Amino acid sequence: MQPVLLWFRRNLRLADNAALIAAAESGRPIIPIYIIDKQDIGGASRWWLHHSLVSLDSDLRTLGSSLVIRSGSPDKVLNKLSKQTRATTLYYTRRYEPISRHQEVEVDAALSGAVAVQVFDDSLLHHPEKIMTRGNTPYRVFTPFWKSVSEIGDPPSPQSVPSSINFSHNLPKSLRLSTLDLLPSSPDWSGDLRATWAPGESAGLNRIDELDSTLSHYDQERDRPDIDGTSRLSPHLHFGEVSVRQLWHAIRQLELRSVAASSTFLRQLYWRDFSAYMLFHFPTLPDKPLRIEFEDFPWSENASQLRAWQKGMTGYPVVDAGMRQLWQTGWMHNRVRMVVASFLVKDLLIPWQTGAAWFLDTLVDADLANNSASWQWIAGCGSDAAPYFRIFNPLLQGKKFDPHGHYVRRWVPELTETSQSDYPMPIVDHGTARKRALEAYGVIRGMRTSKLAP
DNA sequence: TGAAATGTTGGGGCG
DNA sequence: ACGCCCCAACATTTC
Repeated sequence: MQPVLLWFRRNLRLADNAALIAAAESGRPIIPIYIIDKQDIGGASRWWLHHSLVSLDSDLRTLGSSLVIRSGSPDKVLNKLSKQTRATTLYYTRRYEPISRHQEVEVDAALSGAVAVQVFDDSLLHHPEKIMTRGNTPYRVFTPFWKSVSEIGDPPSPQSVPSSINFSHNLPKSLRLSTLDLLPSSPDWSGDLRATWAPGESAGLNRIDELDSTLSHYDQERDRPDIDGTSRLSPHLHFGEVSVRQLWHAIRQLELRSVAASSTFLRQLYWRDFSAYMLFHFPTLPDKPLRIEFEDFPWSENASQLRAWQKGMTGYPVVDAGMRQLWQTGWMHNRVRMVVASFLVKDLLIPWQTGAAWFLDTLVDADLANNSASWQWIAGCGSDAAPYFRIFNPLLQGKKFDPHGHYVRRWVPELTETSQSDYPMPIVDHGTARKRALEAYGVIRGMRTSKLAP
């Protein structure tokens, strides 16, 4: 019997996987594939991806199969594989980034005619094209977007791994994972990542199981970087090791048991959908400010200050703690992400795109949509952004959200020493930096002849 | 999901 | 007792 191709993309899981379910229902032998192309993903994400692929491969092996890994552009790879295996059908899950959408057009074109292509929407609560205003334009503001999607009703219940899957026993040869060079070598900087994270589906599902204890204190603790009070699900969600529907329904169960803060947490899931939605409808989101007057913002690039920010040597403890946590563990607490981003964009007047690029390179949960939307939010240039004049005071933020200084001292150990001679003086004075930022904003304020980019 | 600047109020010290 | 000032505490406005 002729096989079918199951192309894993950012849905590196077996449970609640629409493409896998459909392929299994076809009854034909399945060939599971992952394609690595020259996509520009950051170092920390590459580390995670490696281990996520190891995990998926191992889960497939318990079912008597394994992952076929190829490298190259997906249209060429899939075309070749389909001829080689005489596959009848390709199953895959849609992605929503501009480059991915372009790839999908190429894949569909390369295979059309010879192979049936079955595409699934499987990584968001709602497909971006389905949510539009009355005027049939995309929403630009979260709250009306949220209101609109809330009226649609519950997302479908998650499905378990199909009880019977007919995997192909005649798999084409796979590249060895190690040849993809996803892991850092010389030097291997991934020690702290290994100590912090467990990539893969089963570890992600465990985190969902632990949500109960997280959410019962979430309202009080989610803004406290000194407390492990967040779900830490972001990388698992990003790589699709867990599905957003599994998470949504897990939260719903907690809501029914009136676990406090489940609605607060659920709202965050809709922010994720909204970011993907914005990127879908505004593909320039990663590069261009949505408020076009920010094209004329008088940024002040400064290589040595940028380096100080990246390395956690600004002289502001909370900023430096966050940047070092990021560098060492591939993750930063969300409250601190806002503080360090505000510091880069407002205290240093360095363009938000520069900060976004650093985050994409260093975060294990680096996500083009969330990252771009969030940087535009903090920079004040997004369509539903914090006003520019909201400038975080890094000292006050530390006092409020790290009251005992535990977080700061964990990541900036020099501060525990009595002399503190190794710790740098502040590279800018926040008071004067704040005034300078407001003056810079004054240059573009009032330039809004047309408020938003088309 | 900010914080500084400015305004208002009211208690207490003191002549 | 009274008016005046000071200033902390809180509220509002502004960036």
